[in-house]
Amino acid sequence: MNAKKKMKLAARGWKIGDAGEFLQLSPEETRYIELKIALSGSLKTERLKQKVTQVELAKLIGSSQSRVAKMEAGDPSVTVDLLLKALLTLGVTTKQLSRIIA
Amino acid sequence: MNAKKKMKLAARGWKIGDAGEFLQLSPEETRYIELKIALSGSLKTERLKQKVTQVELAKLIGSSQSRVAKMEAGDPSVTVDLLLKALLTLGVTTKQLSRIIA
DNA sequence: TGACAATATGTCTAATATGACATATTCTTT
DNA sequence: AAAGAATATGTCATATTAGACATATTGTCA
Repeated sequence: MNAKKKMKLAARGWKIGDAGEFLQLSPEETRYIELKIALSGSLKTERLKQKVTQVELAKLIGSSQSRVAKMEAGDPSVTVDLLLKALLTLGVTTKQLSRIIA
Repeated sequence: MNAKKKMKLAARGWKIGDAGEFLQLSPEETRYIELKIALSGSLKTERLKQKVTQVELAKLIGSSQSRVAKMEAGDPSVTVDLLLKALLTLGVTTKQLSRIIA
């Protein structure tokens, strides 16, 4: 099983602590996935907080609804870069980002 | 001028504060580039701190010396994902990452 | 200075991420 | 329960990024 599939599983409600063990992730892989999940979770939280639909957010960042859905689902095909761009577009500050990651 | 070229310039010693104005970056673009530059700078700092060569780091992360050089140079072809993976491989903690970003 | 190590730059092509679209599923409201 | 809005999932072609290689440049030290 590769890192992507692991990410996919991890994103779907596995608790990372447990999953990391079960999926035999290396420490770096685990931290990287945790980080991505934290970012995608924050994206959804922030979007809902601002009462924006996925379609609207998609337009804001020049993307599509389906991709926004994937971002929030922690889909392996989504990069941290894209998550960051979306969060920044929603007005999240770097200070907030640092709290999300920590 | 696109965001990539801007990144390239910004990475080469332009002070972002000034460059952001001069290059007409949007606030999100500016923050995103700042973030990338912070990460690549930290990568170089951390690598040197650990007395590791680019060739050695490349081997550690399964990449090549030239790509490591580009990472540290803030080359636009380098993603945040890759920078994060390299930093995590060097043992940088998420807590440290959050300080880098803040 | 010369030789060698380290780093930088430019360019390939293979792998991966992207937006887009179609369609399925879930959520809300009546 | 039905209708419509919102979100999720699967797939594709195009664009972007990846490692790799060659080569140039810079740094170090005898």
